[in-house]
Amino acid sequence: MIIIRKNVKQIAGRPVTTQRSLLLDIIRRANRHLDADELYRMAKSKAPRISLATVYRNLKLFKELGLIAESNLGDTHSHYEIKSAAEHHHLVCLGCGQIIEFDSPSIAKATAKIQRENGFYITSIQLKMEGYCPKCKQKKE
Amino acid sequence: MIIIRKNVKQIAGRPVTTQRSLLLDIIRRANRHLDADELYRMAKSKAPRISLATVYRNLKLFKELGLIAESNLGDTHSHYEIKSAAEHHHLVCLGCGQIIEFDSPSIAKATAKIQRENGFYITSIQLKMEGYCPKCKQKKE
DNA sequence: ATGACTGCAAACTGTTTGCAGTTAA
DNA sequence: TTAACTGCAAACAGTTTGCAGTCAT
Repeated sequence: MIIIRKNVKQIAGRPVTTQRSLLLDIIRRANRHLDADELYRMAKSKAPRISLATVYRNLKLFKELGLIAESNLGDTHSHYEIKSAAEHHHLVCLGCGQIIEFDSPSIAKATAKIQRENGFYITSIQLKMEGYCPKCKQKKE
Repeated sequence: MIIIRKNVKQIAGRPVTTQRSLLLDIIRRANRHLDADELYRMAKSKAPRISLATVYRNLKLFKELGLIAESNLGDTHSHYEIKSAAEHHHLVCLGCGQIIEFDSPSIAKATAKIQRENGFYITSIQLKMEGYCPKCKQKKE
């Protein structure tokens, strides 16, 4: 697979180190939620000397820069994914662990209303619904 | 303050130990989110020999029994509160840290719709919105 | 009597930090 | 050149676990 990294001279004004662009690249390509350790192992296969501390430091940076979103999908540790334009939410199946992402105009409307009513300036919305997907629901019955 | 604990012979079929009922009592009376350490310290003032492990073990039990709800309000550790009939959500102010709870019929409608559309059987909904409350918003301007 | 509980201390996991050396701009 | 980065190892916070003893039923 060819890695295209032309014209990337900076990451939001920060120096582009090989580790940094590698990490962001992996997250971009993953197209799913990664946790710090997954990301670390994936990065390590390309850059064996990279450290877990660097992974955490860059995740923190990416988050501050608004490039990625953090979510607590399991309850033990965080997951990260590229922030796309569309705000979306998560359905977590307690049976098989699959995570379904979805976007919902009705949620967007509802949250906008809450924002107005409370005078809050909202910067992020995290909606997680837990339950059982159709397959696992059936298994339980 | 008089602690009423008559007629409580069991907690969902589990033996009622002094620690257990004390802990549940504190959570019930708190009427707000407690973290494990707060709960531990509050319990310790009544039962000095109680251990943090017991707090965690019982929080886990209460959660399994559906008596309390866990949420990740800060990002470092969990908070717990009594599960009331009404599902409610959280607005977290990133400025002053205050947490506003709210209930929203429009959210309830939206999530019910998602449930139908996805064939999911939903057991819990956690909505967290982060941002700035009116006061902190003003300070930032 | 006995299974479920408790306190204690030690282990474990996920994350952060201090430091000395390295690198992008 | 120099501020920002990196790897490493050690520290840290929150939580869990093994064990021997205690308690509710």
